[in-house]
Amino acid sequence: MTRPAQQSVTIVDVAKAAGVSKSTAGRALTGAGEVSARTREKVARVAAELGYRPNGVARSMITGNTETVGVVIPDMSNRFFSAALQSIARTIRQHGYELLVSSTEGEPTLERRSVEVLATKRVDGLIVAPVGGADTHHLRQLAESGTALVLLDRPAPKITGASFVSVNNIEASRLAVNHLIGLGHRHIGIISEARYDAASAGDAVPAPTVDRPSTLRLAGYVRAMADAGLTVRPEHVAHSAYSSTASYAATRRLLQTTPRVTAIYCTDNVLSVGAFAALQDSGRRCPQEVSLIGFDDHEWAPLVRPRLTVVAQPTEDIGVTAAEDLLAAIADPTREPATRLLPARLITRDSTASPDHPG
Amino acid sequence: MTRPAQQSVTIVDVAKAAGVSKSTAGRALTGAGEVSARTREKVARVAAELGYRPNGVARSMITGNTETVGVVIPDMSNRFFSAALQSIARTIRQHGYELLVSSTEGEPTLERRSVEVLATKRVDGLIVAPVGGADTHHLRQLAESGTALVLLDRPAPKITGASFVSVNNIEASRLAVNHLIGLGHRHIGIISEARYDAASAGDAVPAPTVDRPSTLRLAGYVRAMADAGLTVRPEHVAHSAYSSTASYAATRRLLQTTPRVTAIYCTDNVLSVGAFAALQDSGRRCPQEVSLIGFDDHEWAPLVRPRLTVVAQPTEDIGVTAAEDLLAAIADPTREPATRLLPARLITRDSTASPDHPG
DNA sequence: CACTCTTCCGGGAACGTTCCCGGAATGAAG
DNA sequence: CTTCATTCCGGGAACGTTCCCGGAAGAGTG
Repeated sequence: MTRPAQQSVTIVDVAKAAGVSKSTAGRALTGAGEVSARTREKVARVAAELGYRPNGVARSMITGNTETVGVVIPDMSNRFFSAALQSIARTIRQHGYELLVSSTEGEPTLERRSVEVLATKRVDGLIVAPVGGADTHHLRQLAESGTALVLLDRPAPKITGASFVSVNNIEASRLAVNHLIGLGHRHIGIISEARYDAASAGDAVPAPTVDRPSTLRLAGYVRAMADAGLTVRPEHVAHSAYSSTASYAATRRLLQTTPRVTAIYCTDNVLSVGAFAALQDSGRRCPQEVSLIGFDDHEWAPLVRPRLTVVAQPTEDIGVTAAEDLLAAIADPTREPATRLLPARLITRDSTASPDHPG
Repeated sequence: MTRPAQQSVTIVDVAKAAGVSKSTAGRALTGAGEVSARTREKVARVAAELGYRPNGVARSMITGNTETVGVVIPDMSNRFFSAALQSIARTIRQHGYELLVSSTEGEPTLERRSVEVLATKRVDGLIVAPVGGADTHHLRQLAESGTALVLLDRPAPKITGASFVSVNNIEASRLAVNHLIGLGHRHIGIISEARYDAASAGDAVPAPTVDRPSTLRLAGYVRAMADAGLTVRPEHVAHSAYSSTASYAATRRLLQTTPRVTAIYCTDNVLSVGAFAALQDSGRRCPQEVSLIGFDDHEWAPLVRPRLTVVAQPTEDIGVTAAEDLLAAIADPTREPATRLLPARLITRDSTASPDHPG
């Protein structure tokens, strides 16, 4: 069974069948312009009979916009990004836009390609969560070409024309660390994707708009510790690659090599999985011996024992804010780009307690 | 600071600057056709200098295809769909396609709108996970219009021109139930989004291509019970709306009203969250008193205690298969639509055990 | 009846690209 | 020197829609 010839019916077919010109048919169908009620409904009827569907490509050709927004993210199976994507989709749909999404799997090469391709597809605006690469030429070029651009989660250096939406990572870390300090912890470990450079860590904390989330979260930890008069020991920051298995190994290592650590702050949602499992397997009781605080709220956080305390990003808000900012930039190209740092919130459960807690 | 005039540079600008005709410039840039090496590189250099970016809309206008596939799903923050989406994206990207995705939030109205909009945007093919609505007119019309169409996860009745990719839900349930029966369970409850119609449940199991996953999973449960000579009691099937809180309530109710149930089969990933929490809060020990088997593997399944036994869909495979089938249908419109039912697999952990298990 | 104003409609350009086709220039072969 | 094939290039149509503009028909006013 073969499909019928897909000779699609155009507006001139409709016009011909309705006995009018294509201009009149166009006016009748779009609703704009002056058409008599009679011909309008006649054209509408004929169009329905023929199964006419307007060609959006041709429309975009002449109107100059595609009613489409591009989104470029590293991984859409990641909980944070998929949730953000969902709220972006909902927001822009309410304004009549569609979503062209591209996943870069963390590859700078793929990111360049994606941005390039979406730009040639003439999206009206672009939301990008750039992978931490030094080369941001493609983004700068895009912004300069006049395409509306919003950076999500991760800033990119030297991009002037773009807004930036993210959680306030410094404050998020402060929230987590102060919570632990308030419980009486002094030796607080951290699982981080960023590397700790002891030399430059003291006061030379990088400006918050040019660094990756992991770096900022580590910096926030360092600051909060310093503000409380606690010294940050290099052996307390455990570096981990971006996977739960790497995080598992890093956490096990931290627990073994630095047994005086009574609390661990895990700075990412995928790392939290490995960290929790590692603490479970270590034989150290949580929270009596070691407290754990994770990053981002998970559906499983209240399911595990002990229930996991976390510092959570306002994921929905981040998506909505990014989408709204982009829509505003599309509507008004002269609009000044904005930087929106949204507050994190602490969700206290059972995995954090005082270090001398009896049980 | 206002953006520069976004007068984008076209191919005639490039041609003019290079001193050639737009035809020659076009040949030089696309690589097709005969151009001397000299002019080819001259055009390329001028294009790079001017920052020329081809207009994909205009290209689609004349080539007739957009190198874009649409995906319509109920919810992209749902783990199953986001994982499928990720593998779809990867597969089609390797063939030079982009992804236009639309989330319907389970609303039939939004689904109609999405399919309609993506069709006017002239996607080359469409992957749809239809919400269980009786009205599939928009899909049938699409398939008849010649657009390549693949149905994902949920079939739609009377759609002839579309392939269908899904897990084999009947077999998945059989896997789960047989596992429990093999452990010695006789009174097995089920948490299902589908309603149990005792009258028609006996042998009149609906054909596997016209029903929703929840219905099929319930049917598989019924069959497996019958095959083992066990009677299915209406009070053993607990209906739940599609949310973890509803599932929590349904599970609590099931445990209270039907205490002789020694095992529970939960037929969906979001329902599994509520079911696990409910069993935890019920005071009944798992697996000693009550076994639980969930649907789909979660990152938290090995994290909770007891570790959750599940029957898992091959989510990646489902996405890849759907994408590959769609690409094949795009490449060859005369291709026969196929039905691919992929096998589920059982992942045995600690939440299932013999009912008389000592502990 | 002449004139103006309103309402409605058709013709044609335009968007930026690809594709077809004919022609000019160049080289080789007679 | 002529002929022919080959290589390269330019002109123009086409895709399907929207938009601008001018004209025809009808209604109202003097």
